[in-house]
Amino acid sequence: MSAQPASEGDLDLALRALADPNRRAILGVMRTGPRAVGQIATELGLSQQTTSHHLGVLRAAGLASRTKDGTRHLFAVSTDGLGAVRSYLDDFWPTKLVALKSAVEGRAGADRG
Amino acid sequence: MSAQPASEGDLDLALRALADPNRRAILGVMRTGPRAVGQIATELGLSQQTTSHHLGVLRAAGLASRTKDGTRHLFAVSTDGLGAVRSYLDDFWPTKLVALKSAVEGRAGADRG
DNA sequence: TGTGAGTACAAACAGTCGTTTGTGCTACCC
DNA sequence: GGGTAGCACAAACGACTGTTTGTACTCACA
Repeated sequence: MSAQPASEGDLDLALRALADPNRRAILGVMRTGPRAVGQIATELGLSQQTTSHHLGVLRAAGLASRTKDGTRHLFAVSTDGLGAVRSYLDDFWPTKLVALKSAVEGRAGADRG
Repeated sequence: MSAQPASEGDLDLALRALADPNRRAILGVMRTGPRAVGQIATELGLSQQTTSHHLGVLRAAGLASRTKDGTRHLFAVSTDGLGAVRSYLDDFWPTKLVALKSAVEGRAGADRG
């Protein structure tokens, strides 16, 4: 088992991590497969330190996972953090909102549209 | 047909808007129905100006819509901006990633979904 | 064991963002 | 029409954060 990702802290970490364009670009690079830090840095034109920092943020947010391969650290996309965001968004979707509305009104909600 | 919400600008606005806890709290309040600015401010313990500012950010990001009712401005959740985020996340979700993950681990993962 | 590649850690700087304070504007009420 | 409630706009302040620069650490290799 894994989940219970809907905690406020995890959601906050994931959303703040996704708010940065460079971090999204890094996720885009890792999307096609695991990449080393230097590889990502070169591909995006970022410095090694900046890339490492962003990868640390992504990892802390559960959006990336690290795998050491010799001296290279391979990073890949992790859906752990994405799950928190996704379930959060789902709660705002119209279908859910209709059900929620009914629940809030508490009644059989036939009186109002 | 309306969409094409996946533009980088829209996605960036939506994610940066969602990155703030107070703005998410505002969305949480509006989730049960449209609310006035003062109502939201009182309910969350924020100042009127701060609340108005955050609502402006949410509106610019397509996450909230405004409806004037007399002197009161009613804000409600809008799924326009949420769609951009959702479709962005979906690109990381598909079974591709699961297969990719298996590839990363180096073995043919036979786990289920 | 010595060398080099690859990466993380730490401090300083600069830009951005959220909050506060002050004010002007619009719509309702008497 | 005068008074008031409700909200947005604008500037200043403080805090957070992304980037840079410098450095220490680990692992592969000869």
